Amino acid sequence: MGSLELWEQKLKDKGIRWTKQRRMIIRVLLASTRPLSAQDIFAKLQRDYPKLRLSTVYRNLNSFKDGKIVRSLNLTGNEQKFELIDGNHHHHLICIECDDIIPLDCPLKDFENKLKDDTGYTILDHRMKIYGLCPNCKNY
Amino acid sequence: MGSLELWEQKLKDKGIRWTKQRRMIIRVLLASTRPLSAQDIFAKLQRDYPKLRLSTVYRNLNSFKDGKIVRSLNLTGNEQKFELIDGNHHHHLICIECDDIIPLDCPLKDFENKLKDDTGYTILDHRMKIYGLCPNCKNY
DNA sequence: CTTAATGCAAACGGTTTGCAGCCCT
DNA sequence: AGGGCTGCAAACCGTTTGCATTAAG
Repeated sequence: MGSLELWEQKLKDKGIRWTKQRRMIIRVLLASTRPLSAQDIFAKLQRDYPKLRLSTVYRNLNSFKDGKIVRSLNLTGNEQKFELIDGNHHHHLICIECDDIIPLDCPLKDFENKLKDDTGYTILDHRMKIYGLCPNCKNY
Repeated sequence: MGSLELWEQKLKDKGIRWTKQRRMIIRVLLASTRPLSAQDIFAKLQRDYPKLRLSTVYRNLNSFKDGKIVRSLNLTGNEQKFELIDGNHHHHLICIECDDIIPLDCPLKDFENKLKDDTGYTILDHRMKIYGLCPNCKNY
């Protein structure tokens, strides 16, 4: 069973219908090594399917978010970027010149435990972004 | 020398003029224990100075950002929040129910050093946000 | 067949911009 | 006095919404 079918099942399990548009969006996210904006996804699909609307992309990404199928991130600028939730918790290292993005393992488990004790908060989630210059961009 | 004068000097040192509007904005930021949106700042000032425009607030916050006087954060929703840069590097713990915000010490120095070695990146900055439920909100 | 999802157009909210006049330095 | 800063209005851009139609289950 290919991984597209895996995601189809995940959606169906949550009662989210498996439409052509949703299949296309998942396919684009699967094919990408980095988080994508709604506009990125729309741009990639528009040529093959001109009737697709940006609002459909947004609506679906939001359904996916509600169903914990994707997660949204504010990496650069004001726009949200989306990535599939594959169970592998990680963060991002972003080159501020070329926008390259490297996924990073999470170093925060111990910190979160300590935080829970110190503050009395129930810790639910966190986001971390590291900004820098990649080896290419720093040499010029 | 009160701390408002301190910020006045910082701005003047960078060639940013010390106008009435800027003084008001800095004052509001100084008085707040948590990051504020442009709209928050605007709302607090509008009553005393009805001629103030939201665009002026934005323009100034952006000048301040360029001059490394303030930093902007995406803590909740789509809007940016701003805080003065007082040299004390920290992060935020945010209650997703009541929007309470607690500043946190940064646990990432060692991680950044390791990252530099592992990836070849020059590390410039980072952002971390922890989401949870504060002691009040979790009991209901 | 029923109801959720889509296409389409229009609105929305945060943020930016162009321009004439104002006021820091 | 000169050039940056402001008030004001309008544009901009990412995102959401209302509604009639289409398609998934």
